[in-house]
Amino acid sequence: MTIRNIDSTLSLAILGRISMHPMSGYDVRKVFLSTAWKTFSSSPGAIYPALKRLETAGFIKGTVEKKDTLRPRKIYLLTEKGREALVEYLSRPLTREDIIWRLDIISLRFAFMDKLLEKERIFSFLQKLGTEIDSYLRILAEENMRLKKNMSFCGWAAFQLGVENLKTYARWAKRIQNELGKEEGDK
Amino acid sequence: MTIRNIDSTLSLAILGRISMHPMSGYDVRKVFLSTAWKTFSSSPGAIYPALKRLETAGFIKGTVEKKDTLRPRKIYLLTEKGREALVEYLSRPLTREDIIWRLDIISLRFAFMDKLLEKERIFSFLQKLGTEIDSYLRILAEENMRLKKNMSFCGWAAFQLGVENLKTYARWAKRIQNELGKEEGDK
DNA sequence: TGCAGCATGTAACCTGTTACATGATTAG
DNA sequence: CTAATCATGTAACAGGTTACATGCTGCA
Repeated sequence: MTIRNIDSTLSLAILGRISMHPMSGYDVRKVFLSTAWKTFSSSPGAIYPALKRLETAGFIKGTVEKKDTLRPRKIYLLTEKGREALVEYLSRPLTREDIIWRLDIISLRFAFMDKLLEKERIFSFLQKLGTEIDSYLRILAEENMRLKKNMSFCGWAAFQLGVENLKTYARWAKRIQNELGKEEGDK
Repeated sequence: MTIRNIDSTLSLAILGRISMHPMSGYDVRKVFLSTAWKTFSSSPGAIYPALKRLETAGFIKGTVEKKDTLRPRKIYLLTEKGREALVEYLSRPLTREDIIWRLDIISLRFAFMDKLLEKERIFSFLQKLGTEIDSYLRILAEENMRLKKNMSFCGWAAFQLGVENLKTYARWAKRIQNELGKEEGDK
């Protein structure tokens, strides 16, 4: 059983939003246009083709409202196959490559975990995030020492920003792990 | 006098690296493959076409070493036009859009400012970065209050990460402004 | 009546990914 | 001699951007 892949960050964001609540392409656009999800493209030329691909892959299913009108509103629902694909994607173990090339996707992945992964998995995701960042930071520290003298001030400062950024992610991971632990008592 | 634009993040990174030191396509690849600049694509299918576009635009000029061999080494130099284009690009006033959609480009822009912009401009870039982030953070805080109750735990946490990230940038900007001020005395 | 917002879509173009291709030089 | 590294490139494909296109609905 080969599940075709989620083919882009945008597709992941759309699929995730639909997993939270069924919605139309226009609804997705509104979210990406007017909320903190602004980072994603709200252009119809990106969203409608992405929805079509997700439907072709069998991850979502559109049902038409107002069939009579010329431009009916199509509401998309997550299918079982789509749920499986999302779970599989979110469960993938974090790698150093994720830290280097896809750091921005991490918070996106995390945002959808609530109803799709068990608490244990969410916890270990955060754990792995922390350790991966720490090990990469060690490599960067070595590189920093080697290059320090040849670097220009601005080059050095930009490097520092990258480091601070990673540290912020690591701090966040630890904090959220804590809060997740606390929640245990609530139930 | 219309200067054709730097057409992608990768082109900016390449042009910037060449502005620091003349180099061949292979040299660029090595930097993007093995240093903290790993975030950028080191694939030949991305770099060589980008170099060609930069040369066509007149921003860089390739001179061939070892003409006799079949695969000569081509060293690229920044042209005057290229320097102007870079200066123009780096001088562009930061906007909220830069904060929302191009946050990652900020450190890249900054890394090349040393030899291309006067200290005054570098300083005001950092200043603007701080104020833009602060004003966007206020909007996010409002949104946070409005949505807090309907949000899932993971959704809320992901949102928090975004906020922490922006705060890191703002802190960095203030710190570097300080250090830039201190440097004044050195000269 | 006219304008803003609802709602979906297509087409040209551009950049980056993946995979392939070529051949020289150097170290073991 | 052979493997790794130097060194440059192309071609098919995929996804996003920009701009265009269509027509409905509700409100002032």
